[in-house]
Amino acid sequence: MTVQKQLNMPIQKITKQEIVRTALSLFHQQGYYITTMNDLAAACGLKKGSFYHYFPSKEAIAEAVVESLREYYKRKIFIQLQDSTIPLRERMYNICELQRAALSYTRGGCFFGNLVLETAHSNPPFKDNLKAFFQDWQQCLTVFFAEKYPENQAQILANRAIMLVEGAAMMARLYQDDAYLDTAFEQLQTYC
Amino acid sequence: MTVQKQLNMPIQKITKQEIVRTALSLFHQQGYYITTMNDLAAACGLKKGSFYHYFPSKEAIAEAVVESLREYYKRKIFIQLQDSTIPLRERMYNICELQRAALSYTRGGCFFGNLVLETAHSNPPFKDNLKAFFQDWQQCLTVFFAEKYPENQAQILANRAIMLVEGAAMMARLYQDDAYLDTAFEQLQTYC
Amino acid sequence: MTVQKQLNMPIQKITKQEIVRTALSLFHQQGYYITTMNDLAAACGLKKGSFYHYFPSKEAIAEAVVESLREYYKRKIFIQLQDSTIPLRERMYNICELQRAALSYTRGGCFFGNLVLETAHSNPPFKDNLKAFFQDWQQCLTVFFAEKYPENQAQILANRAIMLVEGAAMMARLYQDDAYLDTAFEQLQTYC
Amino acid sequence: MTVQKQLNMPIQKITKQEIVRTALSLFHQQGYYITTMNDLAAACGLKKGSFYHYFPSKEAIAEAVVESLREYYKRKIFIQLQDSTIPLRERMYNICELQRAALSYTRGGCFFGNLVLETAHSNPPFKDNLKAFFQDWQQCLTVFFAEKYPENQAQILANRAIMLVEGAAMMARLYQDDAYLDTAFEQLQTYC
DNA sequence: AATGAATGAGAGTTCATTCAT
DNA sequence: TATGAATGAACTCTCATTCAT
Repeated sequence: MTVQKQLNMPIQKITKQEIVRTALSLFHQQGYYITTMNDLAAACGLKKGSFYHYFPSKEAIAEAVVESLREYYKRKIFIQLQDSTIPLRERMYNICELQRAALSYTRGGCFFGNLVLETAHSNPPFKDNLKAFFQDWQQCLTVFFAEKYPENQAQILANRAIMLVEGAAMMARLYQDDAYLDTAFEQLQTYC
Repeated sequence: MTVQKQLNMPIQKITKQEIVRTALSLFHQQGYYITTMNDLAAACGLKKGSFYHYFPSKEAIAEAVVESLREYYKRKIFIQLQDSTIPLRERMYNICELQRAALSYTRGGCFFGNLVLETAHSNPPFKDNLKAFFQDWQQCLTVFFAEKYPENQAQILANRAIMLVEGAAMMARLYQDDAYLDTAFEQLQTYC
Repeated sequence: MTVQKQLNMPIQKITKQEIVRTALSLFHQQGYYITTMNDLAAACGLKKGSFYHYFPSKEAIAEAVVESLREYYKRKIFIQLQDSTIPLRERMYNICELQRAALSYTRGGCFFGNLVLETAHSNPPFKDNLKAFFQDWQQCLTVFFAEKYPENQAQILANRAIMLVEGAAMMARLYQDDAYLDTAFEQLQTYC
Repeated sequence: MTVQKQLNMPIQKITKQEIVRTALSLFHQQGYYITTMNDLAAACGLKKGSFYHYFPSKEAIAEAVVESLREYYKRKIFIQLQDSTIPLRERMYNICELQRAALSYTRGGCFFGNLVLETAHSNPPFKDNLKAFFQDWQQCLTVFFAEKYPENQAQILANRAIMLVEGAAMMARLYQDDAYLDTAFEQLQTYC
């Protein structure tokens, strides 16, 4: 302990990264509005007042969460759609597996879709990133389908896939039954 | 004196029906949580306190709204799917037209879908009616598709159609662009 | 019906007397503040608005109730204490029996005592009648005890009796156990 | 700097203890229902919203008040009844003096008795503590009287004493006259 | 006489946010 | 950095009362 103090180790209890992860989990499961700053702080082992040292507002933390998850999808998931070393069908299968897990009703369905419908009435600063997420998704799918279909057809399929999955996540959440997701992803795989 | 009465009449009491209609409009456009009892009352030309003369709680008015709209869809829209005097494709076309108007982003997308995602974390008294709406929809579509496809295939198509439309309504709302709905409904018509 | 109309029969659904009786029952069991005008009206088979045709305010109905019950006690109960055709002990016994029934915790304890403590902070129009009730009681008991004790002693005993009974009604209500009343009334009977 | 600190100190945070004391005073004088959260907050120099920083609900603050006062009576007042180094009569006299001051109508009579009658219709979380207070009182008095009387007689006297005092506090409050308390406590002292 | 409609004032409670320490 | 304290605005809901019909 003396040593620690001498080295002036910040004893950083928690990082922004960790907060973002925790907040994502809460927003995902409970929803954005229902989750209070107190909930967020407590889940991070902080008091409400301390939380504002990391993020200046609820919107700001949501912004960070959205951006972080968007980046994650872009770099870790959607990118796999373009890995041409893997056969089309297999790529699609992998993606579907990953998304099925992420969209399960136990997790809270689709974080982005939920947020879209929760905040559609307003114009939060994270709205652009929300849109961008779906664009990322759409573009990656389009490129993917373009390997097999003509461009305009690929685009249509991409959009259709997204709508189907979002609708499925909604139904899964309503009925607390992931079978809707299964159906949707099965259908997706017939596209390639 | 008859004239006088006519002139004095404008005491124009508001009816529960009218309140339900007004509340539907507000909930649809703004969302359930964001809409306050004050908003509802004001939109009905009432003061907050007066509103409780008609409905004992926010949940109660939402319940009435959900039930009312569900009944409307059941009796006026979904039922058309079973009118065998009209050709399949035409029936589907009519339904799509009706729903396209109802789900337009300017109206607020899909009232039921929005409510599903807004209240998924809780267990409001109208949840059963929410589920029931989607079951109505699914059943009517299944019966409809069963005219052309085997039963199990009809069911799959019905589910797929619902997910597609819900996803489309979400995208339309996010991008404020009803083209997503168009795409979805076009696709639907290829099913028959 | 035509005849009725001709005779202009008021078809008096309910009388002030009956309302007072009903209100007494509600105030007694639930308390004054907790009982709403709506409760009172409903218990009388009226709507809130109609209730104001009989009594202009909550305080007014409470006033009528207090006055009515005070009169009742004075004329029907306390007066018996002075009926010199009956032996002292027997008179006291009779009174105790009557009061025991009236103060039972199932009825709500002592209506007057409850109201005293509920409204002590304010100065409702029925306060004088509240005081007067206890004075009635005290005076009748004094006269009664004066048959056996000197005047000053009789007064002390009267006061003591009242306090004892009021304390007993309170305890009976708290513990939902009328044994406290039994003890008090037993003690009272040793006074004569 | 020490001085500076002293000078800067007057941010004088209020403590839960102080709030409990303030709330006791308000509840005692005005009654539980009539006292609003706003009243309580203002009396503590706080805004309504700030009050919830200390206590999560009105019932919770009442609970704390009841518990605190119960403890006070138990440890500081009733316990004196068992101090056998002091003669019986003197002990009783001391207690009576203490209670007389606490139950004065200017203070609001008996806090516990008032609360009993105000909340008899409901089942607040502090009800058990309310009962417990009277049990404490009854037990201490029983042990006290048992020094002079047989057990069963001691118990009867204890109960009688409590009822008498509660009734006296009620009368004192109604008539705004502490003479009722005097009479009651005088009588108590004849018991030993 | 009866009522449905309306209201204003205010209750308890929640919560994002600010800030001195 | 961490926090407890404080706040203001808003929320849902209650209720005694008024009044036109």
